Amino acid sequence: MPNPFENGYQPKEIEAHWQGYWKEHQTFRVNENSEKPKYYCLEMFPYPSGRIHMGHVRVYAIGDLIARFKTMRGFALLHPMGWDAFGLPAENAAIKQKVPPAEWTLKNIAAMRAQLGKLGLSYDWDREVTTCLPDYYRWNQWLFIKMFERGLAYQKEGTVNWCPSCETVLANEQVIDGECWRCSSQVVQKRLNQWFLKITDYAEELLSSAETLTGWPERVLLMQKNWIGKSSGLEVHFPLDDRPNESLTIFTTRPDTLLGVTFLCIAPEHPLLLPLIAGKDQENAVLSFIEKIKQQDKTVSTSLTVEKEGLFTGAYAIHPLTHEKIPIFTANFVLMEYGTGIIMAVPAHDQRDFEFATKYNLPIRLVIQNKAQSLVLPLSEAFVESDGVLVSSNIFTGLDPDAAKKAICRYVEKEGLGQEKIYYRLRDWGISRQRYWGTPIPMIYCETCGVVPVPLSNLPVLLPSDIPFSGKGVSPLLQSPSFIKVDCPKCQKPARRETDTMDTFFDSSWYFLRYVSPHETGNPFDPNQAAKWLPVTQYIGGIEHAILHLLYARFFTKVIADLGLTQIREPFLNLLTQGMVIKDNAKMSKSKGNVVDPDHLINEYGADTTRVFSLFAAPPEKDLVWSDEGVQGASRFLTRVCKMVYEQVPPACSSQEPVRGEVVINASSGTKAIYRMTQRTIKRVTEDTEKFCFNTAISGLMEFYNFLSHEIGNRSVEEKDDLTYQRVLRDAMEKLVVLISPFAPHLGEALWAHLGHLPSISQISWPVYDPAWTESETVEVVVQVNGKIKTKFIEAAGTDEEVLKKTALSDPKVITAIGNLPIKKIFVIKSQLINIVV
RNA sequence: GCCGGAGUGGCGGAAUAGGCAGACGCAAGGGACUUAAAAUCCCUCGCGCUUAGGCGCGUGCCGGUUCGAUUCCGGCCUCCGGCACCA
Repeated sequence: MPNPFENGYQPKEIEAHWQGYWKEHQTFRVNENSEKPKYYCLEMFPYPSGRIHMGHVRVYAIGDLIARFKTMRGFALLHPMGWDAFGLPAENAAIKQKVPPAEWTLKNIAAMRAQLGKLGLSYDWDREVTTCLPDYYRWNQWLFIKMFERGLAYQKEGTVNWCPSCETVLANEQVIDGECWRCSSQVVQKRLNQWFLKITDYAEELLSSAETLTGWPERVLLMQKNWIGKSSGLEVHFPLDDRPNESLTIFTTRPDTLLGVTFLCIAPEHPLLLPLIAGKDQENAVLSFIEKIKQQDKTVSTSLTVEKEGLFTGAYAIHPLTHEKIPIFTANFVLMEYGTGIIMAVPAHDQRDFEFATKYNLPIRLVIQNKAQSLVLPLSEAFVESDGVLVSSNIFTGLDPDAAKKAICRYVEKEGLGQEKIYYRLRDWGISRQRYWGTPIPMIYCETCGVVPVPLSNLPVLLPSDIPFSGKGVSPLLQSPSFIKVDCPKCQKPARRETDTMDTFFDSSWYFLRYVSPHETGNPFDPNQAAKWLPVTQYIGGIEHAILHLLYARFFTKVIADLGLTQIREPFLNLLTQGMVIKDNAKMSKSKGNVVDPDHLINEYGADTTRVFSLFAAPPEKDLVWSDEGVQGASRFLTRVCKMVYEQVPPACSSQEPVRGEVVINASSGTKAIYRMTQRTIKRVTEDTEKFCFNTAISGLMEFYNFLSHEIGNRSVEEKDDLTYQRVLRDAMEKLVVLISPFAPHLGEALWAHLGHLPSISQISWPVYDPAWTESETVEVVVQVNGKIKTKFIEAAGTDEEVLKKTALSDPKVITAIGNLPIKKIFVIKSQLINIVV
């Protein structure tokens, strides 16, 4: 075992030694038979890009601290690691470097596993999960077929987001400001036949059960809530004027404005538009308008800044309440994908309708008057608020809008003119990708039998390796005849395989379940083990997954529960979203050229220093500003602790009795102070770490070190001979080492061994403090006159209020400040402050 | 536009059931040790004035509640994030 301070603090040697020890002794292997309460600590698994970056260091340092802390606090830990190993970069590498994606990926995994090893992370590597291996992705296929059987996976032709650079489809969640989330290319719209997962079936539950996620950051829940976008309203049928048996159905969230309708608008791509214009004078004009809108880029045409335009269709509808003739328009601002694709336009009370009506000179009818009764036509903008009173609204006149909503809904439903309805903004999740390096979608197209799933017993559908990677043209799997050709499982006639692969977010939507039994062969996971470990107690990852991964994982968890494999309906009990690593005012990234290489840091300062710095520099959920000097500060701290424990630790005492309050009760005040400080530090570090305030926990450790170092420095030789002092000081140092160990685990082990204990420090119990000794013996009392500080004095803790008052009033500075003004009142805050009001 | 979050020294950040603003660290300045440098150790460190005892100001801005406000309330400003023609 290396001597931790023979030649100064030598992190390299210490760390290599203890990493070897942990590996050899399987220190972090999950104990399946433990009676302790379970704790599942999970960090989002990385994409194996080849090298770890500071963002990885940060998230894994946080996760590892929590795992080690919770282990010492008496929990049985599941703390696994794996690889989100499918994805486009592997394919790009194949095109550029002519390396097969599998080879490239597995090489990267090996390199990154070694890097994580050098950080000393406490994973059970026996549970490693790699999504690109058949023993994992076969269960993607299995889950897909189960979803297909339940109608949760279905095919539809539709307009999809297409990234021309990645040459693949993107989910709505993967389009950021009209750009590809991965490569920032402009996304275009394309019509394709695609596989979708029916996440919308779970919209309501995703919304309502989010309320139970009290361990999640509020803002993540809010983002998901907005993304799901529930709105309740009313559908109303408007019969056509020339075909009274047919009608157009609109959706509105403002039924109170139903009497203010002056026209209807239908989306240009709506299938009902063509029969509407057939044979009308306007037919040709409308057709060319439809063509024009089709040509437009969707992300541009749906932007708010585009001017509203539209056209009269020549057709009229009949208002179901007033029986007036209402002209029907088609307009670019009406979305086909939301609601019924047809809206009722109320220009007086909707800004978009107002702009349209103003532009085309359409009538505006005021049906809600504001509180001040000050609205008069013509309006300068729509009155959209919901406080006021209904006017010109037939039998509903005089009601306030809220009451009117209810009354009109009731009336419409009773008369059979429509029904109340809820719509969601959330769309189904398109998972087809025209790429190679992903899970093959296990479907077969047969001319006789149609779309047939691969029988479960034939899984996995393996990715073929006879693919030329040109980087051009069609889906790579189309170029593998051996893959495409298959016999129909039903009729045995020649058929053709689906050549699209799955979105890699499919892989990561359930990997946390695979960890509970990663070698299971009969099921995606062992339901008994899942029942034992799930839900994940603490999940840690970046805020960038607030919607994408976290929503998909919640959806999968509900589907898997409905398949009867688990009882849980939410996967992650507590969520910590850590901030980014920033340097020179920008997120660290290769493209910005501001990266700090973790390998270099570990070589230069050691893993412990790197970890302590990243935990100390900022609270976990905030961005961390990189500072080279800050790393040196962390290094200095660990060096000092190492030096002190190595050089100053008193010899072990023969007494077996642990150091408790009774031991120090008659000791010198200095010895008592050390004991008090030890108790106080245990309390502080425990509480701060529980609250995930790692930066202040480390501050507490630093203060403890500073205190001990001064104590030792100020002690005379005779005092150092005192046996109680030695016992208490040794106990303090032992506690310091134990408390520091989850933050700087290698140093913890080294010093623990130096103190004469057997490894591993990671397996010992977290210290408990004595509450009677966490408070200081004396307190400093602040004296204010009229809220301004005049003086301070030291008093024994718990001194009587009257005594405090007397002491304060007899202070010369206070007497001067009061002068001969009469005292009105004296506020005394126990053991803290006295405020004399004159 | 709508919905969130945040504004504290030169910097990262502490402190809020209302009670000493700036813990801890970094940087900076001074000193000790050293032939010298690095490392290490000690001291100073919000701003302004000062007769060296103090005095005034200070947590984005303006107001309010209070003996007392970084903390609570009202109104603004700025920055960051999410959504965005969702009817």
